[in-house]
Formats: sequence, C-alpha cells, structure tokens
Amino acid sequence: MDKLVTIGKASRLTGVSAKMIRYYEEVGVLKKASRTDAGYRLYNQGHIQQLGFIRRSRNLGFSMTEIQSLLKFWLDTDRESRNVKQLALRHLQEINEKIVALEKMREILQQLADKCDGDDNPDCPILEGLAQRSPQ
Amino acid sequence: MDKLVTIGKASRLTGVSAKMIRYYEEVGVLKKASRTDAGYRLYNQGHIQQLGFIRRSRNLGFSMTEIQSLLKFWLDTDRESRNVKQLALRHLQEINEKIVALEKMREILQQLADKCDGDDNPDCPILEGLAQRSPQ
DNA sequence: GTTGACCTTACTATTGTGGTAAGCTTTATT
DNA sequence: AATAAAGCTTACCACAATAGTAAGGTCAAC
Repeated sequence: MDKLVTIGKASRLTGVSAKMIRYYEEVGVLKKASRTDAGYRLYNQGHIQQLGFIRRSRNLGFSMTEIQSLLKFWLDTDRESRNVKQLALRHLQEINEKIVALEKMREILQQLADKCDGDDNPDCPILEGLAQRSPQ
Repeated sequence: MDKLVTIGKASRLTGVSAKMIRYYEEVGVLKKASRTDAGYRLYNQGHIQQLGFIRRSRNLGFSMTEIQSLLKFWLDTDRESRNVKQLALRHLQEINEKIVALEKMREILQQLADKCDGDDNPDCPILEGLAQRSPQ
C-alpha cells in the first residue's frame, strides 16, 4: 500500500532538495527513513506529507526549532490550539518587527538616494550621509 | 595630532565591538591598524571615521561586499555619484523585495491565525493549513 | 559488462556575529 | 616592588539553513 520512494523521488515530489531532506533527518525534524539493504533511504507517504509540512512552514519563515514544535503539535491529536496559535502569533510579531526595521532602512536610504543626482559629478549625499558622525 | 587609541577605546568610540573591528580588518574593509611594540592595534582618527561609516552602512543593511564598494567610492574623490546611487538603488530594491516577501508571509499567517480559536480545543486551522497538500 | 543515473558519507563554504581559552602587556593597588 | 585587574593577542568553535564537492557504492539499461 505504502509506496516507498528513494530520496530523489521524494525531492521531486515535495520540492525539497535531497540535501535538505538529509539535513532535516539529521537535525531530527524529519522522521528517520528506512533503508534498503544497500543503504538507500526509503520514504513513505507519511514522510512525503511531513516534508510538505516542513516546506510550507519554511515558506512562512518559521525556523527549524519552531517547525520542530509545530510538527509535535501536528502529530499530537491531544494538542491545544492555544499553543499553536501562540507560536504563530509570536512568529507573526517577529515578521512585523523585521518589516518595521526594513521600512526604516528603506526610508533613510530612499531619502539619501533622492538627494543624490547620480551623474558624473562626485558630489554624493549618500556617501555624506554614511560618513557623517551623528545620526543613529 | 592624531591621537591613537587601542581597540577597546575604538570600540567604545564607534559602537562597534572589538571582535568586529578585528573582523573588518581581516576581511579588508577596514584599513589595517598600526601596532605597538607589544602588538596592540592602534587606531587613528581615520580609522574611527571609517568604523562609523561601516556601522551606519550596516545599519542600513548593506553587506560587507557592498560596504567595500561604498568605502572605495568614499575614499575616491574622483568617483561618479552615478555609481554610488546605482548601488544604493539596487540595495533599496533588495530591501523592497524582502519587505514584499515578509508581507506575503504575514498575510497568509495572519489569515491562518485568525481562523484558529486558540483555546483548549485541538482543532487548529493553522496546522491544517501547513499540512494541506497544495498551497504554497 | 560497461555506462549513466542515483545513492552514500564526509567535508567545505557561506554571512556576520558571539563566545572561549591560553597567554602576553599594561595599569592600578597595595 | 609585588601583585592584581584590566586589556590586548591569536586561534579556535558555534550559530542557521543551504549549497557544493569528492570519493565511492548501487542499480538499471543497453
């Protein structure tokens, strides 16, 4: 029933590189694969699903550690959604903080760039801004 | 005239850790310091200014490599501001791309979190969203 | 029975930062 | 002057997640 695939197939099925699949196993976020006599890793449907879960979590910016927790919640049918939501909201806040920081950078840099002619003249408010002793 | 300071003082003056000052020298973005007979690094006013330049550039998210270029422009009075502005605009675009990516994450994650009660019930749309096969 | 695709482990590198350890130098205190 | 404290040196290791390489074993097809 449970069709087993080697790592290359698993990679193609999930969009996760073979390299990363091995890494996920090594750090314990992906269940260990069984092996053929020759030592080839074999993945079942459960592994494939788990890899999808990991990929989607990574795409949302969760760290390995956070994904570790998410997976534990996922596999535990007795979880309380409170804990999952808490983790998600904490991550959401980190995302927001990163956005705010980047927007600050953008604003300052945009202001400097706006003042710079960007021609063959050496005058450059961008460099002056970076050189000035004071701000920030 | 040119007061020389050891690395600890330079660190306090610029807000850059001694660790990082040595690193900047090692990777070539900070001019090599002179040394006392005992081998202590000595920094002059030029070094201090350069460290400030580096710190402010880092605060705006420029990479070491980009800072390398910025410093070369800064020290070259024959530069064309065109090149500086080009570098800045390229970085600005990277910042924007990061912001866009983070905003996408935020939106998806916020939607999932909104649907999750976050109580002692195990039902959790967040986990379902991460587990479902299909969406990015 | 050889070629080519696929797999294995074990390294290396990345980026920028922090930490540690062992040991030397300088400054401050007694 | 002797000792203690603070400061400096180099040379390591670690992080997080990913990619690359090398050397070698395996499997399938021709």
